[in-house]
Amino acid sequence: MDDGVQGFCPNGPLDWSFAAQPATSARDRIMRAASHLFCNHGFSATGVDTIIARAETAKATLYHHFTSKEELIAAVLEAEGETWRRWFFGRLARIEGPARVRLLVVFDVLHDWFADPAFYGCPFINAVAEFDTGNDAVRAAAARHKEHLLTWLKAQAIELDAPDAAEVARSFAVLIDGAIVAAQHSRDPSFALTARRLAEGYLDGMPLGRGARGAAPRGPGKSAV
Amino acid sequence: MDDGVQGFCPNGPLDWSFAAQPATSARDRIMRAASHLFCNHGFSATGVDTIIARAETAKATLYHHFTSKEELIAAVLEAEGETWRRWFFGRLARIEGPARVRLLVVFDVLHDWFADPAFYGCPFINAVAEFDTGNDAVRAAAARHKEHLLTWLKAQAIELDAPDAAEVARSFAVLIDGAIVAAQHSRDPSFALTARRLAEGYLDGMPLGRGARGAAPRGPGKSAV
DNA sequence: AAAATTCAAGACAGATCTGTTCATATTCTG
DNA sequence: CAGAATATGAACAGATCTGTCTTGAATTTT
Repeated sequence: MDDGVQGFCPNGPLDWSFAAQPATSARDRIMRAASHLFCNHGFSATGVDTIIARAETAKATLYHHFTSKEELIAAVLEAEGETWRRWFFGRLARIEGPARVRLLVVFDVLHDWFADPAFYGCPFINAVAEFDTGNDAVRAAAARHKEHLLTWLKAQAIELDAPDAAEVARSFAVLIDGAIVAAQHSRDPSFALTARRLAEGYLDGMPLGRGARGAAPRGPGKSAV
Repeated sequence: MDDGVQGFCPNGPLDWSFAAQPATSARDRIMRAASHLFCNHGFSATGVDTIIARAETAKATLYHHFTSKEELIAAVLEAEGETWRRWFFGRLARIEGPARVRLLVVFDVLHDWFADPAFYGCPFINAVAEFDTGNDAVRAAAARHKEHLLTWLKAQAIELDAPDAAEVARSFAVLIDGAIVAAQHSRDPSFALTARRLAEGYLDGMPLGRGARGAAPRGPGKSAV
């Protein structure tokens, strides 16, 4: 039932989880252990005793650093989000092509994420799914994370000269969320490529400001049907 | 903290949850109560005491009908899936247009689902997100549910004369999952329409067997970039 | 009417949960 | 070296968890 530490590669291309960070203080060991257990076995299902056992520390130390399990959950989500975004946007920042290329490479980066054996889905999607009604802190953390994503997507859409950058960002958010969930359920990373093809078709069919791309402009409305 | 019974409309268009079924036996009351609580507050976070309190029954009765909480979870997921599919495919069966229309109406039906104040996301997505690693029964139930969906989508794609019906079904699955998650997080039903526009663009760009639709055929590969 | 099944209410066991306390040990700082 | 902050182990409290059991009442079937 218990599982060892795997997939640890400092500064490597797969460091998308906070749990893979190098250990230093007791606080960090607790954070890494909690991160791993929360993300792999659920938040409610993971007790603090299990966390301190994995972190090889004492309960008093945990409650010295965090006033409650709820606060620990919030800290873990924050750290997971920050680590993931650093990894994700770091990968994308290396792409030098135009905005269209960067927007499509998103799904190649997602593919690498999905292909990691340690992939467990998006911590924020999982947390909102678990707590759902009545945990506004978790919902707010997820909203902040998604806002980061939407801001980046919107910036690319503006660079694309898209007529409605916000709608482009929303569309890509749907594709990203859908790919994450489909890959998580099926353990099949290729859903990232399916989402990429959808994105290509979407961008091809979009009338751009300068009419740069070849496809004939099509209105987004429900024209035919 | 506790919430009453809302959204009950027998045989109405919004009966997508098993929890909205009419009460009869004690077993049904338990199922409805468990359904509501599991879906709104999480599976691990809901104790059997809370369930029997809401069902106005006794613990002995619960354990007379279900050998364990795990079995109750499985039964709830099965019932939720069946009720939802009956509702969903029932709505779609009324559409008499061609397959393209039915495929796009999917997102209008989803919109109605998302717009229900009682909407809590997809129980299977939420369950897999909560248990994630190590609960194969839940994963299998989710896989069966998704298989129903994929089978229907594939049948529509074949009727469309799509070159790769399975890939069309996968694409729509990504769009559906993405819309569900985005709507669940934002509480904004219009993500269904965003997904619908993505689907329209996808279908428009797809080369069909008989070349029925007007758009110039574009290969799905990574042509330009 | 009698018998059998179902149900309600609650006590109970044993485990596990979050969180506290306290004495001690370690480590960092001045 | 002295003092301050931090880490640790272990026991403890109180609540809650799943699951069992008993007793008696209601309901249905024979």
